[in-house]
Amino acid sequence: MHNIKEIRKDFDHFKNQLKSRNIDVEVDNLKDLDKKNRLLIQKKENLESEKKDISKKKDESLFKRSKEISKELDSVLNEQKQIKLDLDTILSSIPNIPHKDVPNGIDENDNSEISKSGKVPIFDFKPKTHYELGENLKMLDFDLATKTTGSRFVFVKNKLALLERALSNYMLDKHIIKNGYSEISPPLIATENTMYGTGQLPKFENDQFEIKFDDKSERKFLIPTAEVILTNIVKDKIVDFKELPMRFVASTPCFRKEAGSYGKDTKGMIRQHQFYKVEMVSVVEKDECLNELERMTNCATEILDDLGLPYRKVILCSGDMGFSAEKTYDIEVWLPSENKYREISSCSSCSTFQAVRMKTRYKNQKKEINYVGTLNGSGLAIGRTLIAVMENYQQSDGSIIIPEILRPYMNDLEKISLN
RNA sequence: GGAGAGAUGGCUGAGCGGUUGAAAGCACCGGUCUUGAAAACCGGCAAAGGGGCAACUCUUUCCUGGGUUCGAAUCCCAGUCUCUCCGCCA
Repeated sequence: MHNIKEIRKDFDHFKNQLKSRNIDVEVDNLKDLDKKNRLLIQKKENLESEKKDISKKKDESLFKRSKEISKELDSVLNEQKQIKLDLDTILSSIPNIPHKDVPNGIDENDNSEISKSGKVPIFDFKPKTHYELGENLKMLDFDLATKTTGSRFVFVKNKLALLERALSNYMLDKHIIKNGYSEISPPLIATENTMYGTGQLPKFENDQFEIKFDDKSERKFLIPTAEVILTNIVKDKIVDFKELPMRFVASTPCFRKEAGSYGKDTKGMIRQHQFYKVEMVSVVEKDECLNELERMTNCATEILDDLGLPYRKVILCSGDMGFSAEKTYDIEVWLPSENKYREISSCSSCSTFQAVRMKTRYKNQKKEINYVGTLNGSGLAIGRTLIAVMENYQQSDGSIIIPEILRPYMNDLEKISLN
């Protein structure tokens, strides 16, 4: 969310900054609401002040006036609340402003490649898709998932399940031991307010799985990414600068409705309603955001280096970035069956955008209070890493070589094959 | 699920109708002392929002939302959460 105090300084500038997002903000409306809001606040405060005076004086002859004020106050307050609500409704649906490093563009076609790494494997046979490999090995079962649960779910079995678990453990170890993240095993359910904090709500409700508790309690949702729950660790807090940076990592299932992607990636486990992901979150002083973004992105790419998977790093254009992001790098891994790179990680700096929503601030050395910066990145998406390992390490007989770095996590298994 | 207790500032914790934004302690910051540190002593220390170029000033906030009252942290109602005991249970 944007800080109205900042916007107030120059409404037109604010409007212009959002143009690259292909968003046209009705600035006049904002301006108007903001003005009305402040006028009503003044009116309210004057009344309150008068009332306070009377109660201090304890003069019975004034008590009648005090009652009148109460009534007046009631209506002013209601009006002000409504205006503030309208203002917040508009503000909470405006995405973050792209950082000036971010290339202008409409969609993914305008993203630009920054670097390429690793060797694309050359096969002397036609490489199979991960789902062909998995089904032949009898270790991926989509039909079974359809039977028990529905479309876009999968059963991962036997050695592939072990591989999945190994990937998760190896990535966690790397981030915890080498990269300085604290390990968290969080709840997978978040309240409405928590979802609001990171920007999933109110705008993207269609993508979330809501779960029914008892009718009275606050609405609850399955997390679409651990970013939600990890970032909200600092919700409603003022932390000391000495506590920063804070870095958290978790490996969790993620749940997404994938509304609006009907017919897209319907085969295989590229796009599922449920998948594992190792997620990194950083909370930093706001000027450190971009440095932290580079650091975090490196933490993600190191995993791919370790696994020997070819990838490229892409910077997202203004039109393709997520709602809360000011700058995003996508890491895309090579998938032989598709003969192209596919997203396996996305690392974003959200500047103070989420912090304003969460009310997370920090005290700097001069005791000034400012909003923190937050970042999140996948390190990495487990399901897609599994796919990438299967496809890139496949052999002509349909077996899969295990990357060496994973073998300690798999009882030194070297190869997955049928039997 | 049954029976109780509670929710106050960064933390601990007093207050239980009228200058209480809130005692005290801890933590933190500044100073004196010390070669330095510790201790001791002195002083400072909430946030949000509004107005003002500024000094400054006003309003709100003692879990949340209602209510009673001229006046509520304090009384009443509803809700949320936490703790203890019993039951059930991975």
